[in-house]
Amino acid sequence: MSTATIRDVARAAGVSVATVSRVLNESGVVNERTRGRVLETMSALSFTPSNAARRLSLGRTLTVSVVVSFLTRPQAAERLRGVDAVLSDSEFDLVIYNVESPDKRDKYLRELPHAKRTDGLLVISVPPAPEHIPLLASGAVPVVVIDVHSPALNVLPRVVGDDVVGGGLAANHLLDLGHRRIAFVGDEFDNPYGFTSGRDRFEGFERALAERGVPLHRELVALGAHGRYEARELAHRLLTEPEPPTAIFAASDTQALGVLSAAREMSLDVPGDVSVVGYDDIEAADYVGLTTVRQQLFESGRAGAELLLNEIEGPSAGPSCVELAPSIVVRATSAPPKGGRA
Amino acid sequence: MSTATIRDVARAAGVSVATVSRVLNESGVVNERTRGRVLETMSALSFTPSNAARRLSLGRTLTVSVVVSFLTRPQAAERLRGVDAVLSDSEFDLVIYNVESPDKRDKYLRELPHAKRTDGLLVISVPPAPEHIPLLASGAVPVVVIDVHSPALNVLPRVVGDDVVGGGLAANHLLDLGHRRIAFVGDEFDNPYGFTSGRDRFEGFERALAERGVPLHRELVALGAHGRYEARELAHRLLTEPEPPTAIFAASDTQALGVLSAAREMSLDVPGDVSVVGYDDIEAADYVGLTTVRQQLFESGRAGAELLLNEIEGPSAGPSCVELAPSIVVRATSAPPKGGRA
DNA sequence: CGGTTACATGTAACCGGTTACGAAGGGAGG
DNA sequence: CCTCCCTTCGTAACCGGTTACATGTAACCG
Repeated sequence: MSTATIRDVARAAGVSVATVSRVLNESGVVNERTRGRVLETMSALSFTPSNAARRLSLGRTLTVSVVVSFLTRPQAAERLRGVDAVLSDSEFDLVIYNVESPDKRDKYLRELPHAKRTDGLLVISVPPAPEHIPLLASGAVPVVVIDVHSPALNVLPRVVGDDVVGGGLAANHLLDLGHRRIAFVGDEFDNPYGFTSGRDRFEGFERALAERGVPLHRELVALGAHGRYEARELAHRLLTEPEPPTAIFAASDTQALGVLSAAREMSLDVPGDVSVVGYDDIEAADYVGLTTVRQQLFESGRAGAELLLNEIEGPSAGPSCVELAPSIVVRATSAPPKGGRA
Repeated sequence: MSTATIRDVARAAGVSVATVSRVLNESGVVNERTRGRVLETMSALSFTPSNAARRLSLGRTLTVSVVVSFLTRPQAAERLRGVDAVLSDSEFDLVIYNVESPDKRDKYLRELPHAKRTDGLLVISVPPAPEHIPLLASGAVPVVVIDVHSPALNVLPRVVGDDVVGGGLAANHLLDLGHRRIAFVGDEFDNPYGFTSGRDRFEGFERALAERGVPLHRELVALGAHGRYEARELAHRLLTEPEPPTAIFAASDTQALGVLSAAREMSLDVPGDVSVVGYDDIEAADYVGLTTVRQQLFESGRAGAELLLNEIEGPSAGPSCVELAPSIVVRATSAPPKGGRA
């Protein structure tokens, strides 16, 4: 039956529960013959140990919780896969908490960081509100953050991509091609989640322009809500300016795809009339031949999970930080501007 | 401290553990004043109940396990979101088991369906091998399957999309446009996982052609491994035939995107020279304006999770089956063939 | 041959909740 | 004033594992 307990097995095999437990966990020494008999009995009774009991007596939950935002965004799924790759070979179960509203975020970040709830917490692309920081940093439970940029969390092990560098990569690529009028399409810098990647990418972008002595006109910076359709509107506005840009850098591939739509609608040739560079290198970027900045998504999940397992094994000396370098992937949406090198 | 137990709270509040438990679960009646005192004490001690203990004494795991294949495929992520939408408002935690190899599939399908492991099992797009069927159907644990077509599993509640109908939808759309030479690009019918959707879509496609008296030439059926690049090769072959098709139906959007690449490489106009229809309606389909057959992905996850919760509450009379109807989404990759209506 | 050692196994307490059952206290009715 | 009942609460057993410690046995020693 499904209700066989360790005591049933012990009785049927003529041994004690301790012995059964020992063969279960391969801990301690058990006589070869005894072990065989116990194993037989276990399968005869189709015995399955109760995780709940195991966890209770072990005092560990054997569980890693992942708080992740927007599960369906390709970035999130890919990071999760990296996490799974590590965890599936461990003794830990992977429990998912998908955040699609600030309410959910608050609930999870408040309830999860307790030793009795989980052995480790992985926070992916969810910037905690200030009120969550003390609990997360309290050490009640090992916490690793992925893709969260917040100085207040620098006490935690984390893995981040350098968005500033990435923004610079995009800018330099376009500058190298000879562009001098380059526009930026991105998220509003202030948003309910506190995402900072948009701002950081802009910062790297802006800084690279400045270093090369290229002015960034205010009217070429278009910010709006995240989304393809919003980006399309913004791009439309940019491209109908009296002196339109020769290139547009979008803070995400999703937005870059919106920019492409706008260009298509206006019968502008890409990259002939306008070059477009995105950020993330999601799957669709490859489909449409979008030049973009690649993040190491799978690797970020993998690294985060490994940091967390280390942390669970034994708190490390100091907080480690894995920085994953972005790289530019040149495809078909970027080329020198029509006028040639300025 | 993080180690406060229900007994600590009881002592500090001057009540018994039973009372504390009662206010925790809002079960039984507790005097208003007492409840207040207990609540205060709990927060003073920053008490968090131990899930493990709770689960053990309840005899339930408060956990739903999801076995899903290829987490990163957009279809899977979207379905998962539907599942999460239901589960996040329930008392159940969502534990994920990602299957990317037959080994993993076997491991999970063997170990998970035990009452002591989980309260419910959701199998998404993972066709079980024959050896798993008895255990899944044994009723040891409530099981619901999503997107799995196997007559042997018809004893289980399930939610499926009708791939045969969907294939017919695609065929009729192209036939209505006037196409008479229509090719098919799909997965090998035999595959290590036992996926059947490719075959079913082909069947519906073939049947619709037959009903309209349109012949399906063997040389217009191209099968290969799943993937965009493989599909591109297949399409390339089809389009270089002496008498190329005027339209291609791909068994998935991923493959349709490969077909589009091939057409682009060959400088063929879509839909001028060749129409393309996909299946799934993933996000990228919208980006590139792909005509495709839409499945109700989110809804399938939602429905599956609800079936499962019902099943957990109390085994239902008979196995229920939710069929989600596919629909055709006409975008920019399909049009009448050049020669006009045949 | 008594004693030490190593190995194999058993006993029972413990993890932290839930809950059946029973008891105490207070008010109402006779 | 005594019963009876209802509300509120406490006691203790139980869920099913793990493990510290005790016990038993056989081999080996001088």
